[in-house]
Amino acid sequence: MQNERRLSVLRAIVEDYVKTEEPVGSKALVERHGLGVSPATVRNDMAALEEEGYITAPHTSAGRVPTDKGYRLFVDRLTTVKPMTAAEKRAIAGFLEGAVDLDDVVTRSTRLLSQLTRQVAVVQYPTLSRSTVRHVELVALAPTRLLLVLILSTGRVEQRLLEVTEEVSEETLATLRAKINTAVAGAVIADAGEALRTIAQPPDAPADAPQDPLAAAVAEALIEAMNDHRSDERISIGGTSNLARFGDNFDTAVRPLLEALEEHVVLLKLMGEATAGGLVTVRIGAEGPYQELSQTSVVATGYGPGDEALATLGVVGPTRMDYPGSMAAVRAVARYLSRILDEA
Amino acid sequence: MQNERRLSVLRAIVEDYVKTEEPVGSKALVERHGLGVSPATVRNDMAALEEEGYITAPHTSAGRVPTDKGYRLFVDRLTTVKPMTAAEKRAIAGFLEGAVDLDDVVTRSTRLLSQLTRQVAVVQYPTLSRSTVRHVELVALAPTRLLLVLILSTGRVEQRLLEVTEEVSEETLATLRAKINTAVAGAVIADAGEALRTIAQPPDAPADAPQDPLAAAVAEALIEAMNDHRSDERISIGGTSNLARFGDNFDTAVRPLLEALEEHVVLLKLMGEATAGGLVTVRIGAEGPYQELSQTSVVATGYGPGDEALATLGVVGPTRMDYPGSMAAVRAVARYLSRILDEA
DNA sequence: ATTGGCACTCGCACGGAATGAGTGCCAGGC
DNA sequence: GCCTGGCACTCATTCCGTGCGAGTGCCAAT
Repeated sequence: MQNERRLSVLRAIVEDYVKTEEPVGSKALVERHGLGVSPATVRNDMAALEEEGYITAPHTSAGRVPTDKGYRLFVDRLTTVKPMTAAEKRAIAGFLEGAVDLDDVVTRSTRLLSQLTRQVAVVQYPTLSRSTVRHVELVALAPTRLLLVLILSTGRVEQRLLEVTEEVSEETLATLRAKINTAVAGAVIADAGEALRTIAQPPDAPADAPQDPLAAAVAEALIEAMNDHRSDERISIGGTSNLARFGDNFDTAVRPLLEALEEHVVLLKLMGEATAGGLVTVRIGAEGPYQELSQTSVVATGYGPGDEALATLGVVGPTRMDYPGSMAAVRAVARYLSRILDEA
Repeated sequence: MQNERRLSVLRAIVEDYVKTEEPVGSKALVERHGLGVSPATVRNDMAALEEEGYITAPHTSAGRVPTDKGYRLFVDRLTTVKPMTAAEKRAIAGFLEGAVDLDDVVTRSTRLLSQLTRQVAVVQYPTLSRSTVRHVELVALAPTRLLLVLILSTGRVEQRLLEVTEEVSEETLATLRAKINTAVAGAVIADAGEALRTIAQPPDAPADAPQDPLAAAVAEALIEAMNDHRSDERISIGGTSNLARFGDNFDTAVRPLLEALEEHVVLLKLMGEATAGGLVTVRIGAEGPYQELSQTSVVATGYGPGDEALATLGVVGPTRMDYPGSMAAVRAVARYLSRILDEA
């Protein structure tokens, strides 16, 4: 790929095809885009592009259509990510402003993203693995029945009921509560587990010292709550009606996608690792591990408070999609979402 | 509608059409079903059925297709709800058995229902309006920061953070906690609000007595939590890939449905009032309030512990669907789900 | 390297004919 | 009175065959 103009031709093809959904021919190209050359010249370039595998012709006498490889080159080198307009920015901010809690924020983001891109939007709830413990509360609901409340930095609250064998006095509970909070408050939940075990059996005590059964049970329950929730990666999906934009091929394209959307595990894998720092990743067609999704692309990025990528968010759509627009929207929503999490 | 055989003909038409998805003619009818008459006779019956509006012919020389009215008659008078087989019952029980918490139960039910019926399944989370308060907990996270925890009979736990203006001592809190629990424990949440307000300003006190600001604030927050959640009717949706069974008409049938599925409010309205006591309601095509959903039917019922209809659950699919099968599956899942809620 | 010209290819839309499933009706039989 | 076989008729669907035109590839000229 040496020639400069050829790249312009490829870009023009992609843009036209995305807009019209129809194979684009040499003549239409020079008309619609202002490349100052004749159709014949463009034809030569197109032949070369086809040779190199960036575009393909569905049949002999039809226009050209970008291949996955063509889209790839397009997003890698040919897009100038257009920033959102001021109006759009205001709309985004306003839309997210009214949210009352974390769930609401995520729901609103999903809806927003699907409306901006007119694609299927997927937003993962902030994972807890990176979040920190804000507070742990122990409450005796009954003499042998404890309620554990775990409050995390993301604003999420987890609770567990714990039955214990022996009655627990209010003082014991208060002491334990204080100990636990001293140990884990502010800790990343991955580390909190270790700290909790230490409480049940302090390292400075002799190794054969009897461990405190209450503390051990509470620690176990808390650790379990943290782990459980770490793997419980909830996601929010919206805009499925935009699947109509896939065109006709329901069985080959839409149905596998609908199935993937229900398999949240698959979906998360598809969205990939959360990438921080405003980097938007794009997976085009068969680049992913799923054969059936060879006609779908994913545009995703990470988000989270303080530029830490706690979770991912993105859109899923046909390979023939508006990549620059989707990337811009995904990036913008991730940014605003991160900002909101910052404040909270 | 006098003739007995005509009804058999209608039933046969519905069954055949549901199976083949194609207009069914007189000849095919007598072959596939054992009605011991000639095609000509059937034709006469069909003419009569068409006259009365139970079936219709898409065009002159094609077979007949049931109308909404035909389906209605079919479900009202012609179906014998076939009970689930023992194997199916075991599968259902096994599938739901493994659930760990309420969310999991609902999720599993959704998946189960969509697999049983091969339709889109919708399960509403148990509404709280009928549920009772099991326990209220007040925790001082900081001197002026309270955590309210509301535990309901459904096993759902709601929490609210409350900032107060004045520092609260542990004793004050304990007293208030005791008072609140005495007042509301076991109460239906609809009544709990009244009881809470009474605490803030006892009726036996002079009307102009200063009310307790702390109690008032807590009461307000709790009431808000209850109300909030009463209207926050979460639902779980599964099996959207079964929408493929709608056939080709994506834009006229599938898309409106996808949109409805995202509008949870619409969806809940569609499912209708929770009907208790094992009654399954069926809404066929345009019988509902939504023009766009004239090609979809809803089979739903209520469920909840102790035969109280706390929430609804059902399937949504094309008017041409297997009503007896769907009704049986919906009823069975609702029954098992209720039983599980009973135990909890 | 670019361009105009030109022959060529094929998918697709259009039109007419053949096909056949299915109907409506009638006259005769149980 | 109801059922049945027969028969003419209808009309959506399928299948060709044709013409059209968008679009290509190549070549010779600039």
